[in-house]
Amino acid sequence: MTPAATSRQVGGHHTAPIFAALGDETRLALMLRLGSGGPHSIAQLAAESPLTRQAITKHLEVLGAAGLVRSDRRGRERIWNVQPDRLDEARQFLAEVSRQWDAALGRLKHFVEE
Amino acid sequence: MTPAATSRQVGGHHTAPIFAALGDETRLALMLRLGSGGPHSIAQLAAESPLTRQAITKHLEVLGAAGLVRSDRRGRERIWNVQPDRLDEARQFLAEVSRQWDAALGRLKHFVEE
DNA sequence: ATCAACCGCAACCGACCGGTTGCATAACTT
DNA sequence: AAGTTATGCAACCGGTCGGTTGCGGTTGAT
Repeated sequence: MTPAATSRQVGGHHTAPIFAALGDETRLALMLRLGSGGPHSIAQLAAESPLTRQAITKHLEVLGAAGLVRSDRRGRERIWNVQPDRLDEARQFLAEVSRQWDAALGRLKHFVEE
Repeated sequence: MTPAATSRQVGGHHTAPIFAALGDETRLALMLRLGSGGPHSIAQLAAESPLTRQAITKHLEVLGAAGLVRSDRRGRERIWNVQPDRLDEARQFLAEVSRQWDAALGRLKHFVEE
């Protein structure tokens, strides 16, 4: 299997946006907040942050564009909640890399011993 | 357990740089390349990329700063290889969020049924 | 001793990012 | 109907990011 085929198999290349979305402290905190506390509105999330509501909105939209989070309208507020599928996708990538790494080290060891 | 305590427990807050480092297509490809193909020099990696050697160097240093990768000098070349510990750290974060999410949904369901 | 290969350092550039402010709109509440 | 609450939209700003070019320094090969 070629490396290109491997990278196509594991997460295509839409995996990077997922990691990019998680690569920000504020956004990580939002994920933990939504994960542990269940669904929240924008105002609720902004109330517990030093940042502005609009900043929180932008961060949520970044997470949403990566598919990590979804929003439902409820009256005049917008409720955000976690979408766990994409988390698994990211986890599969990490698992795949470390698995490949172990295999590569095994081949190297084998090669040295021959 | 407070959300603050939770986020302190899971990956402190040095987890974000790990995800940020993985949030780039080129860097993801480098991880897959190093993972599947074993250690490589900068020139080797740059040879299979449309980018410049210096661009590859910068990307490797970003990955290195996040602890995802390490370099050893061998003669006049610099060999890079994967450091699997940090991968596990990132994976723990993802597992924790989805676990919390399931728990939160469970509590909501329970609350509705009462 | 020369020459080529591999690398490090630095400056530069356009584009994107995180965050803010200001104003407008829609939905409850009283 | 008036006031308040929750949000959307747009412009703006400094800083970081991804990438390049140019040059100098080591290490290895001939």
